[in-house]
Amino acid sequence: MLPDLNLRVLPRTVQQATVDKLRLAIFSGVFEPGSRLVESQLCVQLGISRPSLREALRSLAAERLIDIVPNKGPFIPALSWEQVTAIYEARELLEVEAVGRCSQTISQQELQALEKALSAFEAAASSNDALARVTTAADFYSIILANCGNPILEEIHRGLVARISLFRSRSMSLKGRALSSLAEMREIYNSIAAGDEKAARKAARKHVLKAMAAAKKSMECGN
Amino acid sequence: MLPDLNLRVLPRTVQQATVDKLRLAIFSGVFEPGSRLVESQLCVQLGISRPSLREALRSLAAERLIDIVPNKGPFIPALSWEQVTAIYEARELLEVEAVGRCSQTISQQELQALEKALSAFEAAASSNDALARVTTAADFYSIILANCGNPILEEIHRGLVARISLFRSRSMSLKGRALSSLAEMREIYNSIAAGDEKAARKAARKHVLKAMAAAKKSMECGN
DNA sequence: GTCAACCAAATTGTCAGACAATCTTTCAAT
DNA sequence: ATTGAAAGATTGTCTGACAATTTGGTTGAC
Repeated sequence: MLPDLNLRVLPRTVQQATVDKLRLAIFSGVFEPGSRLVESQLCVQLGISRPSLREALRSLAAERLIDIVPNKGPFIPALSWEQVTAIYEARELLEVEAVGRCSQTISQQELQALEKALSAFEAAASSNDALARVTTAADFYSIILANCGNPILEEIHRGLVARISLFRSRSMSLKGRALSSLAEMREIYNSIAAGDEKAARKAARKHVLKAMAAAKKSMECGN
Repeated sequence: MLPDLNLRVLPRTVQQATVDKLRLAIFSGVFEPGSRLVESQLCVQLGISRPSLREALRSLAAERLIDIVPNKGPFIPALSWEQVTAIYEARELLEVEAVGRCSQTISQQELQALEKALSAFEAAASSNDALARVTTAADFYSIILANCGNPILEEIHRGLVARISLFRSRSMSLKGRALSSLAEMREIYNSIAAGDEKAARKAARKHVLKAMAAAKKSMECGN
């Protein structure tokens, strides 16, 4: 009998779990941009000790998900529009490249997974679940980046998208943006499925630029 | 009288100083790739406490300059050639874009600084100082990346170059590579000075590809 | 009433020490 | 030689402490 079979390869430490929790909290907008994170409060809320928390915070700071100012402590960065633009531009550069490569190298099996992810986003786009829209869209990109043949591009892209997650969820809530996004993603998918690299790159570029425009719009209105 | 005027904006903490020290040590090849870093030893060597050290290590791990395996601890990653290739490819993508942008936006003053950096590398290329070659070359790129109009590209590029610093210094010690590199960099500089974006991108791509080839060569020989 | 200086509370930076969990190595037994 | 177990080393985590710095409010002078 195997009462407690555990195939977990890497044991999860408290600090890792904390990083994941905090990252998710930041994604979800639990913390107001610009607001300070008080160590002692977080310790209690997370049920961990201050050293463990501080280690987790250093990780997040290195990921640029939080800023730490000496003697003032960590806080959620309030990105300026210029910074957001710079991130979107970098994302464009990476994503266009990844989509282009992906169109040439993706396997049939992964292509089916991509189609499935597109369907999932389609369902979410029609719903009112803002979180589902963002996560299903993220799954779609994730498959593309995982099949571009370069794990570094994937890694960097994930980091960039993480930093603008709030803008993405806000802009995705913009009226009509989800459906527009769906059309653009379908275009990307079709180009990849057809193995048309040039069209795929073009579609990817268009998609990011439109996403950036939507983010700008949502930023001007909401704030 | 102002006996102790201090214009330092951000106070340096032990943690920050430790990250910088360790980063530099990793750059310099003080630690063998694949070797483990023992916390208690580093504490003594650096003269700091274990919590402070661990915070610094978490930062470095997030930068991917070290790996931390749960219950085994931190160690210097031994990059495979595939990983190095992936990093060089990502570097190519970013650097070509940055050089292209830079050629269109750089100011006269910064252009002079770039020329000066090129001269510095020229001097280093003829010398036997391997470290000087790497640092002066890094200064050259640094100016380009700082003037590409997108701080995110700069940030990502710095991170990538840091991860392959050992390969760069090794390949830069290859016979003839420094002079070849100088020629390529001069071509980049001339294209930027001429404001010729297309030529600048082409030269930048060529340079990275040659650097990658040199890195591969040095990897096969030396190891 | 406004502004400055100053004091007190809150928060961070850093350290020391401790202990359990886990990994590594050594050594003995089969 | 392979296996197994015990001993040592190392990491993961917590508690507690204290100095340095920031923050906020109070007091006092003008």
